[in-house]
Amino acid sequence: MYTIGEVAKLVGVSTHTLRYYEKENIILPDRNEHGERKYTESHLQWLKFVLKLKETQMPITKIKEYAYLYSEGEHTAINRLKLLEDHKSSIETQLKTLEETNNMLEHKITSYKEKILKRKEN
Amino acid sequence: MYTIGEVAKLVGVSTHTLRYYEKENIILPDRNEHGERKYTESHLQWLKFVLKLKETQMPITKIKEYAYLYSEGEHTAINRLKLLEDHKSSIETQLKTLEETNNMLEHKITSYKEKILKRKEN
DNA sequence: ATAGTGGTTTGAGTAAACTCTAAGTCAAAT
DNA sequence: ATTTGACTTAGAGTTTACTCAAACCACTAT
Repeated sequence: MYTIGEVAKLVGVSTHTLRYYEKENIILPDRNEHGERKYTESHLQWLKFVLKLKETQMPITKIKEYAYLYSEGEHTAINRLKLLEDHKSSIETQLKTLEETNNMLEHKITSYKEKILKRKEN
Repeated sequence: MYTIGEVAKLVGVSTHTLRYYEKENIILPDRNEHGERKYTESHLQWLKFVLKLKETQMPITKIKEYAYLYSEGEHTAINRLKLLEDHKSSIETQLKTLEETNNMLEHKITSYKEKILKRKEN
């Protein structure tokens, strides 16, 4: 069981963000006798998954949608599958763009280096 | 020479966005006798480059910085090189995250499919 | 000649995702 | 006993990157 501060440190987000995610029904930790948030190992796993989705540009609204479907139980599995498949295809698009741009930068960088070298030769 | 509307269509952004980029000194087209913006082929190339940077998560402030350096001439080449190298390394980080997440989704998706299949067998 | 289309400006408004503030509770340490 | 530090809440404020509104101008088509 982790406090909000521990979780924040562990995953690298602020406590503000964790409370915000809770307000948005993305992650709903338990509470102790003082009303303080308590995150279990499985909350932590879920949070890490959420952060991966976020890092790969899934908007919070979509993440909320997925969280909602999950909370609704087994019969939403098809919807969740669809959502993940859509995101996977978005990731593949992003991979293409990044690879293209990476190549472009590779070229630009080499030509910049040549230009600077030639300038130094004078 | 392209009008703002033509450029917008060609690259897939709104005219609003193009005017916004101009206000931010990212792309400064010519003007005709009526004060209307005229984009040359090289403005278009620059814009496409800018959009690639944006699609690969470079923030507008960094893009502005690059545009500013470019406008300052040859002696800023080293700074531009540095900026592009930094961005390239950001792209490589993104590629890693995307690939990892893609694999994770691959697994999740197959297990969802199995789960749904098994349910249908009943 | 008037309606439509596409351009202009300044400045305000919006959406997303936090991020911070104020005012408070609680438990441990000095 | 009081300070410190970590937690609580509701609600306001911020940043980024647009996006829209209002009021205007110029050309074309009916």
